[in-house]
Amino acid sequence: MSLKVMSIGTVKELTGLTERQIRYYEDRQLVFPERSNGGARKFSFEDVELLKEIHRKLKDGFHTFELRKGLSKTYDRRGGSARH
Amino acid sequence: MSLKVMSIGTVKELTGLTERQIRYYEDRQLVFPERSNGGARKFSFEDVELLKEIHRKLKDGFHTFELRKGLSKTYDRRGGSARH
DNA sequence: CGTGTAAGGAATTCTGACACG
DNA sequence: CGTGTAAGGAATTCTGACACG
Repeated sequence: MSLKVMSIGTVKELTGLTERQIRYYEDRQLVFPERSNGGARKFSFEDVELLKEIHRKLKDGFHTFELRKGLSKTYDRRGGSARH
Repeated sequence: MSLKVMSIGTVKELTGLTERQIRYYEDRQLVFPERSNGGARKFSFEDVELLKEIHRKLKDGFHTFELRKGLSKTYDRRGGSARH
């Protein structure tokens, strides 16, 4: 589902990341949540997978600016074929 | 997805229902959202479909207590067969 | 019965900043 | 660079109640 429906608190639980990390990844242009009228971020399930992938890459030594090009095509996660 | 991830505000947008209606349907035991630590309701996409179905049935003249048994098997929604 | 609303409180989320390194 | 935190404000959601019918 690519529908942006969950708030950062839910994403925090699903990903294990902190709000700080999630917001930072958005700041770095790696995820693009929508906003509610009040300004609250809304994420999709795809975003959740993407965020987990981002964090994994960062732990592997990558930097946010390196992930910006090509990661959005790679959040395959379940199969082997990255197809990038 | 049966993962309970969205708050009532999002459900309100997706269903077109008011918070009052959504809470009432829960009170009537027709939907079973989870709760966040703070007590906020969390709904799944399935719940969203169910809520829409509930509201449709009510408009058709059914009462909440009548829907309690058998609706969860009927949220067909896309086909025409009402099957009541 | 199903739904609207005003009421007050509690939890959530937001931004910008200082910090470390 | 990536992340932690304290700070104050704004938006969200909660419950119980009164209302109509």
